[in-house]
Amino acid sequence: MELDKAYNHETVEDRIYKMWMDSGYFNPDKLPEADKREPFTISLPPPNVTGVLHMGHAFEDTIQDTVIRYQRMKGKRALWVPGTDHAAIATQAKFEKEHYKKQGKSRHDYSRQDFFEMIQEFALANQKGILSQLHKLGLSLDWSRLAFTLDKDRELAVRTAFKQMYEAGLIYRAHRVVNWDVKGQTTVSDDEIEYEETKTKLYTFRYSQDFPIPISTTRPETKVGDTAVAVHPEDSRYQKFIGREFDLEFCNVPLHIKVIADKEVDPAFGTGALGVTPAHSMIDYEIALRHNLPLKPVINEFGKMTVGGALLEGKKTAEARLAVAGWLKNNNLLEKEEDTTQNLSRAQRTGGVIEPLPKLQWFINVNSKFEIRNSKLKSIKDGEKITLKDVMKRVVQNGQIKIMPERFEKIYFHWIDNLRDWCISRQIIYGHQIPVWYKNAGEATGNRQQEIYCDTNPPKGEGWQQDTDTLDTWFSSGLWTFSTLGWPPSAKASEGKLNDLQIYHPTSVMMPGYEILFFWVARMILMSGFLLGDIPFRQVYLHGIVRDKQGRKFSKSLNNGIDPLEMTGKYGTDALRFALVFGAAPGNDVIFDEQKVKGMKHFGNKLWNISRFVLTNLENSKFEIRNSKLEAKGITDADKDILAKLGAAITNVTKNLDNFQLHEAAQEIYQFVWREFADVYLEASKEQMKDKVLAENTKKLLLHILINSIKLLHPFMPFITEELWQKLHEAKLLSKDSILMVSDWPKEHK
RNA sequence: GGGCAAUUAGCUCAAUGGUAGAGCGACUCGUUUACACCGAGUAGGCCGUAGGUCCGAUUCCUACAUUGCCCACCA
Repeated sequence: MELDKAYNHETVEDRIYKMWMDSGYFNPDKLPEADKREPFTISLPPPNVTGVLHMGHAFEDTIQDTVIRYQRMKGKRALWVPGTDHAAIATQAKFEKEHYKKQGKSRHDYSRQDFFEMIQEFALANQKGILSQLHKLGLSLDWSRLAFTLDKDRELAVRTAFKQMYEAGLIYRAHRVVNWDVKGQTTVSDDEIEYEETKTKLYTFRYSQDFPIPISTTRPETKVGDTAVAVHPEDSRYQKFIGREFDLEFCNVPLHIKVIADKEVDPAFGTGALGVTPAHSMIDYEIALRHNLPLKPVINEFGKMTVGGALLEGKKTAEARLAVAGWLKNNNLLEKEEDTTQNLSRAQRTGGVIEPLPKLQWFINVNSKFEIRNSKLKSIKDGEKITLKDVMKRVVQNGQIKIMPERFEKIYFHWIDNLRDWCISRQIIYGHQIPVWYKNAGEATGNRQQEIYCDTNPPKGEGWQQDTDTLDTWFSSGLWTFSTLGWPPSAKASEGKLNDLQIYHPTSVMMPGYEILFFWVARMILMSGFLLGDIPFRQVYLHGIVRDKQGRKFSKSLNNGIDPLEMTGKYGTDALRFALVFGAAPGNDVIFDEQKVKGMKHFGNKLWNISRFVLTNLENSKFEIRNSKLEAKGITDADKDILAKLGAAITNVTKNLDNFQLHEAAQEIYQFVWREFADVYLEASKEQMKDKVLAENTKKLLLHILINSIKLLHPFMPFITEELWQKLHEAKLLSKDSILMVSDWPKEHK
C-alpha cells in the first residue's frame, strides 16, 4: 500500500467525519460498556442561530473538542451537547432589518403571533448554516441531543424555572428605575450596558433666584424632574438648609424641592450639592428610596421630554439640554459652564442611548433569602435559608466550582458584590414569553382587583391575558446545562433507569470566553443552585479572545474577520486547530496568524511522511506483529533513548491535558514527533535496519512510536491521525481498535 | 476612583528559585529514494526599571513606568 507523497486534507476530512458519524460514538451511550464508564460532560456554549462561524468559535470549539476526544480515549462516557441560542434581541433586530429591506414592512404590520413565527422560521432556517460549519471543524458533538434555547423542551424548562422562582418569591414584578434602551425600545440588564467616554459640559446654576443652593449637572434637562437637593450631612455651608422645602418654578415647570442630607454626596464635587432626579438616574433613585422622595418622570420611552411646555415638551434630551441652558442664561441663573468628560451609557446590542426610566418590570431578587431544597452544595445544608448571591459566591469560595485561570475568581466575586436585582423582562417579541397571565389587567380601573396567574400552562377560563413581555435571553441560557439534559424530568420517567440528568449532570467543565463570565457563567450557577440545589459544572475554563495581527478584536465594523472555513479549506482543519491551540494559555488572548496555520500544516505533513516511511519499510520487509516486546539482544542506545522520550511525552501530554494546559500538551507532542522521532530516531533507524540483528527491534519500535504519536496527537489533529490509523489497519499493522477516536489513550511508562 | 493582568529573541507567545525555549521570520550550506510542506547549521535576549528576600531571582516580595482589560459612574 502506498501513501500519497503529501497529506491532502481535501480528500480525507469529509470521509473521516462521515465514518465517525456512522460509528455512532459521538453519542456516549453507544460506546462499548457505556454503563461502566465514568461520565464526562461538556455543554457547548450555544452559538447564535443566525450567526456565522467566526475564528472565536473555531478556537472555543477546538479546545472543547480536544478535551472531549482526550476524555473519550481515556475511557470516559464522553458527552458533548450541541445547541444553538435564539439570542432574542440580536435575532429579532436582524430579522426586522432584513424583512424591512425586502418587504418594506415592520413589526407593527403583523400580529404578535405571526411576527414571532416569522422570526422563528428565519432563525431555524439560518441554524442549518451554523451547524454545517460546526461539522466542518470535525467536532465530536452528540448531534442526537441537539437543542435550541427556544424550542418546546426548553420552553417547558423556562416556564418551570420561572414558576418555581416566582413561588419562592425570588421573581417579583415592580415599578423601578430600569435601563431603557431608547433605540431598541426595551429594557436591558446592567450587564448589557457599555460606557463610552464623551466630552460634555458641566453646568452650575440655581433653579431660581430664590433658591439658596447652586447645583452642578451634565444633564440640566433632567432637572425639571428633581424632587430634592442632596448635600453631605457634615457640609457646613448647607447645614441650615437641611430639611427645608421649597416651591419654585424652573423652566416653566413647578418643582417642589426638599433639601436632604446623604453621605453619598461628595462635598468636593461641583458645589457640593446634588440635584436629585429620582426618575432618571440610578444613583438618584437609590437616594430617593432612602429618603422616601417622590418620582417625577419627565422623559418618555422615546427619549423625549414630557413636561416644560413650549420650551421643552416633545424635544429630545440633547435638544432640551440646550434649551435649558439657554433658559438659564436668559434668566441669569447660570453660574458656570465647564468642559468635562462623562461616561455615556449605551446598549451593548443596539448601540442605543440608555435612558434610566421608572417602569413596571420583572426582576430576580438576588438579596432575599429562600429555602434551599435537595442541596448537593458543599457547606450549604438542605433547608438552609440563603440568598442567590450567597449561593453564587459560596460554591466558588468552597472550591466546588473551580474557575481557571484563578484570577477570574476575584473578578467574579467583585461582580457579585456589586450585583443588583436582575431585570429579566424585555419588550421584544422574539423570546420566551413570560408565563404569567392577568385578569382585569387595566390597573387604572380602580376597585376591580387584578388577578395574577403563573404556571407552565395558561389558566382555564375567560378573560386571561398573558404578559406581553419576553425574558432576557440569558434567563434560558442560565438553564442550559440541565435544560439540555431532560430537566424538568417528566412525571412518567422510567423507573429504575438513570436519566441523562442523573448521569451527565453536573457537567464536568464549561469552556466559554472570559467575556461572558457574568452574563452566562454566573447565571448558570444561580439557576442551577436554586432549581437543582446543585452546581452546573465542576470547572470553568475561560479562554481568551482571538484577535487580528494588530491585536484588534474581529468585528463587522472593522471588516477584519477571517473565515475559519477559508483557513480549513486552504490548510486543513487539523492545521487550523493545532495553530489555535498551540501557544494559547488559558484566559489569554490569541493573535491569529495565518503563517502559524501554514506551519502546522507542515507539521501534519511531517507526521504523514513519518508514517509513509514506517509503512514502506515495514511492508517491504514482510514485517509481522507477533508481539511488541523487544528482543533482549540488540537494543541500541537510540532505541532506549526514543523509548524514554516517548515515555516522557506520554506523561507530559497526559498531565497537561488533565490540567487543561492544552498549549503545553500541544508543544510537547510537537517537539516529540518532529525533533525526537523524525529528526533523531528515524534517521538512526535507517542504519539500524541495515543490520539484521537490529532490524527486528527497530521495526517494532518504529511502529510502536508511530502508533503512540498518532494517539497522542489525535485530540488535536483528529482527521490526519484517524486517516493514518485506517492506513495502518489496511496494511495489517494494527489488529484491534478499528477506530482511533475510541481507541485507548497511551499508557504511561513506568 | 477601585481592581486584575501583561512587559522574555525581529514578530507572536510559552516555561521556570540553579547555564532561557518554541513557532514564524533572517542568514549560511545542502535536492544521497519519508518529507523542499525538507535537512544540517548560524545569528539574535543584562527575561520593563529600581530596590529587597535568598548561597543563588527572569521566577518570590515592594515600588515605579508603560500597555491592555474588568468594575464603579463625580451628579
